[in-house]
Amino acid sequence: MKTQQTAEGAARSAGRPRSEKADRSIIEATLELLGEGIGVSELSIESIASRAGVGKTTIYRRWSNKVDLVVDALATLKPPIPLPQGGTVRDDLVTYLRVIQEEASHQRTRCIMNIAMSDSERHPRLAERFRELTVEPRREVVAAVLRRGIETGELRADLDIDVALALLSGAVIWLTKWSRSGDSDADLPERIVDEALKGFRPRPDEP
Amino acid sequence: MKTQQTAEGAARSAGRPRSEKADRSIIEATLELLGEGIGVSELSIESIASRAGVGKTTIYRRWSNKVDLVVDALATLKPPIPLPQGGTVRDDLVTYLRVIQEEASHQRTRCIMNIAMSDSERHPRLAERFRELTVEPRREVVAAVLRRGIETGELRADLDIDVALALLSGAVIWLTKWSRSGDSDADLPERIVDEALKGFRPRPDEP
Amino acid sequence: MKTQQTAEGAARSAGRPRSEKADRSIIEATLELLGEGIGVSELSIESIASRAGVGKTTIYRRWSNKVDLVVDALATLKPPIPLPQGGTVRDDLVTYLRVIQEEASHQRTRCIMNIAMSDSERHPRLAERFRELTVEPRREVVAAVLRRGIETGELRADLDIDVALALLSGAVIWLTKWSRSGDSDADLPERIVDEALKGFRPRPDEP
Amino acid sequence: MKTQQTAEGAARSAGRPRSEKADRSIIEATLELLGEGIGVSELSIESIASRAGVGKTTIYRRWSNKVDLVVDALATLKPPIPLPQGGTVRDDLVTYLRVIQEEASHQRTRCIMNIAMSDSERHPRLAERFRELTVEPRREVVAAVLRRGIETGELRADLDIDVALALLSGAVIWLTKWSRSGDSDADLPERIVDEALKGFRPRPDEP
DNA sequence: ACATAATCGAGACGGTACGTCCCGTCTTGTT
DNA sequence: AACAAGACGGGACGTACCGTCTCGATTATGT
Repeated sequence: MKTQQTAEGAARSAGRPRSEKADRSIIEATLELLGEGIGVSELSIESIASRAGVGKTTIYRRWSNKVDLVVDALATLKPPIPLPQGGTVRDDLVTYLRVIQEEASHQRTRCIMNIAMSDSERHPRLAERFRELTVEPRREVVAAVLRRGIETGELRADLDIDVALALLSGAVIWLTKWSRSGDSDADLPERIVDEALKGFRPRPDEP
Repeated sequence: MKTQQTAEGAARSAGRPRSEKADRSIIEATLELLGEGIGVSELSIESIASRAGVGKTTIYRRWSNKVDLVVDALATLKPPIPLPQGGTVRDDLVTYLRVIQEEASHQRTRCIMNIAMSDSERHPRLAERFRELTVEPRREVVAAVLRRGIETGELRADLDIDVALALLSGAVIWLTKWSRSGDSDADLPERIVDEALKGFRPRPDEP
Repeated sequence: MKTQQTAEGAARSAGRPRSEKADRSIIEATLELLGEGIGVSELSIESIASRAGVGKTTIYRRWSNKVDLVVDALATLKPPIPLPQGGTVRDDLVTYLRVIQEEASHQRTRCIMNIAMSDSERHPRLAERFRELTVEPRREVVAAVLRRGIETGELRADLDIDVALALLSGAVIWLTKWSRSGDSDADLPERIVDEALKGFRPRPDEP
Repeated sequence: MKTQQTAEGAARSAGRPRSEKADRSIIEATLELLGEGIGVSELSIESIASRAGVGKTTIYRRWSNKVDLVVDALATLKPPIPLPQGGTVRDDLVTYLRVIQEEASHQRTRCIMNIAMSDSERHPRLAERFRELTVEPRREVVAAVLRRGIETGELRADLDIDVALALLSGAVIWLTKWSRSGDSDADLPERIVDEALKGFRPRPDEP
């Protein structure tokens, strides 16, 4: 994603090579600032340079614009294992939602989530990257759980996996963001999964 | 929300009263700019003043703060009838989701939704206002539909209304934002409602 | 000089008459501010209004611009007895220069002199007024002294009165403003008058 | 006089050095504007920046203060050789006064003279600088002429040089500013010098 | 070893927007 | 009417960053 990066395999050109230390400290400074709640718009190159102990030129030489830098910075974040599984479909889903919920309670993660959510409309590449790095891997994990559930007969054979996924993931985001009371969050994953599994309509066999 | 606004019922203060025309043109200019995809951070008071044909002072006299202005501007937006109802629970929910989906396809609405979503973490008052003006009214409408469904026996008696609501609303947002393909959006409301109503698990009576 | 003043002799028009108290307090506030060293450019109508306890409108209704007001304000200043005479020409001139010198040592007079000197190029009407009110009367006094000196034979019959006047008055201003040392100012009037009377060239009869 | 100027002999500070071209164009723009009759108070930093094709920052980086800038700008003005001499005392003085008179007829010089005269009370540093750059050098020239006159016997041995100087210089300023008629200016230098040399009193040997 | 050359930190450059102050005009209700 | 109060559109203030551009100093490589 570095727009002006020297080609990897090319013969090392003459002159002083770029400092990897600078690379790292720039990325780290960027993540720190984002993690402190500073949005992409408020994030200034000058503040990054100052925090990283680096000249502005050193940043602009590597990234032609701020969003590119943010994209690269987010890319270095390893999705911190959102995928434990192996039990019943219900247990796997609850575990998964609990991971998401737990992430959202961390300052840094929440800020970065927020950036991904918020600045994505105005910076399509950011959205694309975020989808690629975070959304898709997680979607795949849950989709696998759901597919396994269908195979084992735990779930309906004609379940619309995309929609099921949206119901689960959307609900977490929605409740995290707009829940009326912050209190009953403890068993939220269970409640969501149970409602989703059962459906809204009464079942004749469950009085 | 105007920070320096004269109390409503108080005796008219001395001097020339503030121009309501200026009020309106400032709000309108703000909404126009937001509707053109300019984010809260990029939104400059000077551009608002210029577009509204107004001095900067006239804005600062009313709002001490850009966010306050945006909050007031959003407050003037009437939620454009999100509440059709009367048929079966399924029909009402589908209609409701369709309204939301339709809104999201309009440039202006989408920009403003985006602002509400994105800048809310950094500007709590914005979030609060958005919840109050948009989220809560809609939540109430859907909650009413669900309660009626429970009464008529269309829905389970022990349905967790908050969670049900989150499942439905969250799914729409999620799919609008992260859907892999933009193509199959046409029958999205039906698919979501049906999956939610049926639940993920197979029903013995529906082979 | 009041540009929008109602004609003196005209039938008193209807409505509330202009407050003479306001007139006075505006003029007084103006002179106070000028006397405090505020120049015409720095002098703001707002500060005058505030100091006079008057609305800005009340000032603009009387004077269409700031210079007009200053002109009128200066016009109310009576030249404080610049004309003592009766003795020898030398004594009269020394007395006169001493008055000028004494004036220049007063804060308020010096500020106003300064205004007259400084802003006159940029505001011709101010210069004109100052000449009319201050320069000409004084010139006339000194000219009278000089003419009397010629008559009595104390001065040369072919003395160029304009130039003589310029030499005397100019010297005072020059020395007040640019004198290298502020110390020997006590007998300045005598020194100036004596040099001017004697001329620079040696006299055969005064060895 | 530049408030934040790097010490001359000091080691070159880090970073890009200040542009001398910017220095020059700022000074030149300032002088142009002053020469067009704009006073120090009316002179806006923004207009200087715009005319000089320079950012406001570039001005503020060099001068913390408008007056400091004007002082430096005036300092670049070389007094355009006011000192021709060699003939009789009378000829030298007439020539000198003629130079001053001629200067006063030029738009730019008159404006700048005016600034020096007018804003000097309010801006002491401006007065000081003007005295140092313009008044003193000229005073010295005339003083030299007078001293030579005393040596050659053309002038009285006990002539008060300071006062003589004030009489001559003051008279020019006075007449330039307050002369009743602008017509008879042509032989003004001669008239002033002759009156000053002869003195006001009649000489027994000149009937 | 040493010239070549790309990089480094630093900071000046022309700009844009900030939020404040005051301009001279205008619009209220009161006198 | 004239008054005080004060809002109006506008323009300049001095500051903070923007993204670009020079500087002298540093650090590799290819003779």
